[in-house]
Amino acid sequence: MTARRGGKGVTLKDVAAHVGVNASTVSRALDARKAHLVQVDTRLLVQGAAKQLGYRPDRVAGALRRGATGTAGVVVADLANPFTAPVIHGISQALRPMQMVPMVLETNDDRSQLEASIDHLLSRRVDVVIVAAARFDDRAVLEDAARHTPMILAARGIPGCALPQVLHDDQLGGALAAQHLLGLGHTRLVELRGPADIGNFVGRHTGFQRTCKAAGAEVIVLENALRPRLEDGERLANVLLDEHAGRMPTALFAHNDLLALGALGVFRRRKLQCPRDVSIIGYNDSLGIDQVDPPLTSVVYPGVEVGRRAGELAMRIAHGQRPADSGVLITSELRIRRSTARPRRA
Amino acid sequence: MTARRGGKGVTLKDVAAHVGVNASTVSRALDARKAHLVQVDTRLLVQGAAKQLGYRPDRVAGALRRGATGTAGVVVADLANPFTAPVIHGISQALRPMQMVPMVLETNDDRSQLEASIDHLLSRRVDVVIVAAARFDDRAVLEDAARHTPMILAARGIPGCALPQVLHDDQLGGALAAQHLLGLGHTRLVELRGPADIGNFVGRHTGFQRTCKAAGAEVIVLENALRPRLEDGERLANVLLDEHAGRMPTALFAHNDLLALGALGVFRRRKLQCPRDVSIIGYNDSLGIDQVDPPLTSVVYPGVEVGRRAGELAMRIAHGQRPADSGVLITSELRIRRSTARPRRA
DNA sequence: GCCGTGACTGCAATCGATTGTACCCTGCCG
DNA sequence: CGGCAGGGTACAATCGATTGCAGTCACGGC
Repeated sequence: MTARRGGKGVTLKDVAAHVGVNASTVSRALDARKAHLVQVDTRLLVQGAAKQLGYRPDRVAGALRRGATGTAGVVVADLANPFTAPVIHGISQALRPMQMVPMVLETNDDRSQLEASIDHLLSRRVDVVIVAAARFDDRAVLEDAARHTPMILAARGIPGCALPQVLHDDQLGGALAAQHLLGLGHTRLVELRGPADIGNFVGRHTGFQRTCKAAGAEVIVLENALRPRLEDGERLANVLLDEHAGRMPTALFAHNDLLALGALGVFRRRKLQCPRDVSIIGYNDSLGIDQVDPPLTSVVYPGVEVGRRAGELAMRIAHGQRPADSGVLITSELRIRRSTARPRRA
Repeated sequence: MTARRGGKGVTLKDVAAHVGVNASTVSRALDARKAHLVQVDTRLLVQGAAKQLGYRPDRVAGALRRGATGTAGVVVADLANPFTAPVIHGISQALRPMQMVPMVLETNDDRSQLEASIDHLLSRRVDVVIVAAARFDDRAVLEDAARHTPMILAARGIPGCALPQVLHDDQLGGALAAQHLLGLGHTRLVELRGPADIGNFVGRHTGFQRTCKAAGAEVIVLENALRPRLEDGERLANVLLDEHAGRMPTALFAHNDLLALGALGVFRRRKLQCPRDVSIIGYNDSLGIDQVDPPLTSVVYPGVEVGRRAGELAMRIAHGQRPADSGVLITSELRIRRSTARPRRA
């Protein structure tokens, strides 16, 4: 049956006719902030009729008139990436009490898809946009779009960007990893680095390098141009073993857990034991990462927290406040497990 | 500056005034399906002016007039669950070419949140709703809501429900697990079961039980009332060891990988080796599950595929087709790794 | 030279909710 | 008893795009 165009769709006018008042009265009677303007018994009559007829306000029409849609745009790079879901989850938590709903779009780290996504969102008049897919060279595009609709950056930052940013402190994370390894006595390290145009990886790199430099340790850096996945970890580990065999580092810091897992697998296949021959630290503290062999030491990425804070900031902005509070850095910690140990001979 | 209310917001009328034509002409000139109705040079003029002025159609207004918003509602139980993200990713893939955007809402498996979510979506006049959070007793609510807006079920089914359903064949999955274990020679098995009001778990249970029964094997069933997490696996494994010590099964089938991992950890701590003392099969083939010790045998859950098919069906429905094709079952496979082996003495 | 035809374009209604303003009516004060 | 205050409603405009209908104009055929 599904009477779509058919006849369904109870409007204000229908309710009004049923009670015998004007639509404007119904509108007021059903709006908590205006309900005091209508007589108590009329209000009850209206509310009763509304419920009885199954009236459901059309927020599209409402949005057109008042200018606010009660929706927030959320732009992420890749939903399939386990790192993404917690952020959206956090955002979602922050939106729910405000009765806002998120529109979620993916960019696949592609500029034109980013632009298309933003275009969609602005066309649909979202009240605010949360971008969690920013790359450095997207800055102009984003700042430009922000002239039309309030916009914030989450999870992935752009240094010096004018938009408010809610980020995890990647630099701290990198430093924590370095401190841990240096503290164990490692002096030759390798870093498996993510793309250099994504803030998180740059932060991790900076924090790690700075701390290692300060301690006078030797660091090999292997970089991965694309979003790092398991296979990339494998590839880089093979590169490492093939090209640096003579001076194998005793510890590895990977910019995410997938890289770490990939490397771990290659090491195992090529007869290097972790942590005996090489210590490994990952990043994100992904679900289940404590169940691998050996349980992986990893820097916690507080995705839910990042999302929640970003969502809260977005809500404040959408409701008119423009906080000078133009950025939040969320701290983190290292979860030490069994993949890291002292090097065999200091 | 962010001139929001200020003055920004180029409308059809602005473009029309700039060119010196009527708004309706602009509307037609910019609509590919109507562009032939306007003279070529006017059209070019309009298109030029639109670009120059930075006109962006207001799809809220458009939606009000034509009745279609170009949005799809997506209702999931829990974004933080690693099982969820791939489904949304798949849906998103199907929506993109149709220029539709998803509104994603979470229910936390709570009835009132499900109702609230649907209410939000219908109020915002989504063109179609994809529910991936259905529990058996939500049937009435969902069928009722479907009288207002087309709706389909994805990932989680309800037997006998009138709505189209796009599901993974959980029964097959359960059967595959059973066949594998029986084939290895196991005759005493245990099943760690998920909640009985969620279709997936019922399907897995049915498939597993039926196959085991047919082979005359003995099966202990331990059930978990809530969404199964790691801790539940641990709890159930302890129950198993404490209460069935005399007749320990030699193989375990868990309804998801988290349950399996939890059990695995407990077994290890209590000195049972996998797969020597007990074989373990998980479900979902979660990311990284092949890196644990031992790499876990698991039934693949094709989440992206499920999402994609659901999205495609939803698109067809949103565009007016009402396919008798009232259901899709997506097949799957078992990924055999090293957590399953022959029992020690047959 | 008249009228028909067809190609463009303008007019105005419409989608449904919201809201400023105008209006009515009751009750009270002077 | 006139008038004023103010509570309670109705009216109508508005948000921006879409679209059926009507009107204009040019051209061609008879």
